Amino acid sequence: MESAEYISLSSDDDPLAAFIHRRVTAAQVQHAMDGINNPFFNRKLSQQYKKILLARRQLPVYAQMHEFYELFKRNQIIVMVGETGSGKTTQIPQFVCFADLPHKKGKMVACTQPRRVATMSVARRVADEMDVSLGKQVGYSIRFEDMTQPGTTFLKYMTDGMLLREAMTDPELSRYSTIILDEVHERTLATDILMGLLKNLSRRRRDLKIIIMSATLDALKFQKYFSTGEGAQGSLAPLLKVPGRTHPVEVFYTKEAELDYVEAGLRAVLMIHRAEPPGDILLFLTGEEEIEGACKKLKEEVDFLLNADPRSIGPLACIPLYSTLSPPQQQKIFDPPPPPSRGGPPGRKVIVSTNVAETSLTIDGIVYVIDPGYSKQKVYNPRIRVESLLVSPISKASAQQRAGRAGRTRPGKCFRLYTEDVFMNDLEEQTHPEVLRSNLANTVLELAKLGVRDLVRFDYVDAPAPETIMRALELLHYLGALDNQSNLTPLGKKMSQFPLDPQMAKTLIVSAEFKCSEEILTIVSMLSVPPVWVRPVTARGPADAAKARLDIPDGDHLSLLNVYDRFLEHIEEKTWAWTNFVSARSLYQARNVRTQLKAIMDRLKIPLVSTSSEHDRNDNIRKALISGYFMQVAHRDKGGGYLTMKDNQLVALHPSCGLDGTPDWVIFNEFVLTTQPYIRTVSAIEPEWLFKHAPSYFDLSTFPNGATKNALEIVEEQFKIKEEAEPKEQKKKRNRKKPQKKAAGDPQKVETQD
DNA sequence: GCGGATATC
Repeated sequence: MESAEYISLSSDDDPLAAFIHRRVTAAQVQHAMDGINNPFFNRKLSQQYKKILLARRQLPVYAQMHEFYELFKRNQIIVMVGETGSGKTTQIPQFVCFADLPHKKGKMVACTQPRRVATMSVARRVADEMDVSLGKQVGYSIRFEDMTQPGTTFLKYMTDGMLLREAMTDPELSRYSTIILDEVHERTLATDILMGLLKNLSRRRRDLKIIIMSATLDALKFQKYFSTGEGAQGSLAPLLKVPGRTHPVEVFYTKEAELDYVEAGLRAVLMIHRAEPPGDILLFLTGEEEIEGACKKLKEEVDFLLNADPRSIGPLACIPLYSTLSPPQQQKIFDPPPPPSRGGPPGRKVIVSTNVAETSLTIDGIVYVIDPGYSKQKVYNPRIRVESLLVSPISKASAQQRAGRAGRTRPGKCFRLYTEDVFMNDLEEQTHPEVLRSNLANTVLELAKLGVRDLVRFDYVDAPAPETIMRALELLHYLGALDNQSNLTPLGKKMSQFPLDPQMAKTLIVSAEFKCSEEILTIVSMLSVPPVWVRPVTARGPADAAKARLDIPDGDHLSLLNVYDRFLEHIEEKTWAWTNFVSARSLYQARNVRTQLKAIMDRLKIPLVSTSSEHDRNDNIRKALISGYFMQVAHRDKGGGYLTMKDNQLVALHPSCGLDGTPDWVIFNEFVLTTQPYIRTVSAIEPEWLFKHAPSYFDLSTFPNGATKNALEIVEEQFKIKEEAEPKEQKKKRNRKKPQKKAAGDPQKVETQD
């Protein structure tokens, strides 16, 4: 690239001079690609470009360039299906650039991806293919990293969440001439919401073209969703279908159902290792603990067999893979398989992985896939307002995706540990979209900011349960983000600026009034990153001891603040995080988030304040938390457990909780349902604070009768007496000083059915 | 006794 010489082009030399906006032909484009000069950039094309172009020509999507341009010319919205290896993600956006000529029109072409890593790597690849440097004509935009140059970048890869955020400031998405949504079959929350917005926007912006790209064959659903006219057959959005290019994978089923899928998976690994030709194995399990346990068992089994007879079996490297592993640990999946023991059978590598290996990470060299048919999936129960992770059967689409992992480099085999009958008749076609499995409080706030008036009747691809939306609206009303007409309040507008859950956003916004915005900013940042506490299977004792040293007795929120501050104190010491069993990666990430949130606070003129007394500080923090998390309070039950407010659900403190003893009243960040109902990240509170800082929620006439209500009634009585005793003058003064405080802490009520 | 995966101005 360095040796490429600059040339001066007169308009006659512009390879795209004869191109008519959105009227180009495949022949014209082919010709421009084959030229001497870069069609988009005043420079000669490099040798590397030509070499890559030869490879690009082999991609299945290339053979359909003509068909693509015909469809693109005639339609505003196109649905495209292309399996792995079709080249759609890298080629289609380039095709669009030749038609849209965004560099001449002052527009951009956007292509969204569900994941950051994929966004970066595909942008890099396409920059190479177009013979430009990344971040110039071709760039990407992900959180914390904007690799674009305004005025120069005309092809932008971005995460779906990023485009959704952009839509909040520019609902017309006016910078874009074409928007391509990729990997739509994954049905992430952001993709689903974007589909709704774009469908709507397509009616207002007739010049905006939209391409929906999906890997699986559920295209008809999207064709129907984006159909023009009123549901007549002829009005379906047109479909472009591109074949994939992978190697064949032979699929095997069990004859009978397996009782223990972990055990069956391990047997399958050993069976392959003994009987099948060389090639790596990928075994899908559901979680960290299961995976570590399986790896341990597998090693023991192989060691046992090798001890008995070293010639009976080759060495087997067992590598665990899940997202919370550090990058160097994840790198191990790319190590070569172990060499054969002296004169014995060849060695083999087996990767035991969660779903990361199904979508996010591709591992070359896998020849055998073992699919027990399960994964952990998020489930939301709006009735009890709990998101939980449940081991559930995967969908057919998922099973096919898993099988495909065996055929990336050569023909492979997939062993499904369930019967063909189960596959055909029991498995769902597609995994349920995230929008049906999530708490939508955040999404509803975003939609309100986007100007969607009727959230229940929003045109979802799949509409969530009305109760889920009601729960979200209820929370937002209580928080004061929405008024009685479900309009965004000024507070709600501020909240929507933060990339945070509504409770957290509210806490952060009001924290300045509690003189602890410095601290809440840190706590909120820590709650926005993966867990900081590291607890390796081999060092649980030392890890727990280290955590105990960092814990603050009053609550886990304060402990998070403490860890962050101690980390910054020792940031020069490279081993501090390691010796204290905390994740440096999470802490750096928290620092990043903190910087970003601080910038938003500055913009909203929310001051960063603190107080010098540690006692006051710890109280202030927990009072501020109540103004956001008043619905997440629990009271200690006679049996030793806790009962949640209003719902009266029996929960236990999560084992990771660092509270000193079992305080009567606690506030918690999350309710999780794993082996039993737990509350996690818990702090002790004084019950009078509830009446003081969330008075409208703690209107006891709305509480169901029971032990919790009785306990609250006693507290309320004492609170009233105390309030009465406070001199009237002083009270007035306080109210006058902070008039906004009441508005923030005393939200609107909403009609709900409990 | 203890976390699937992903994302965010």
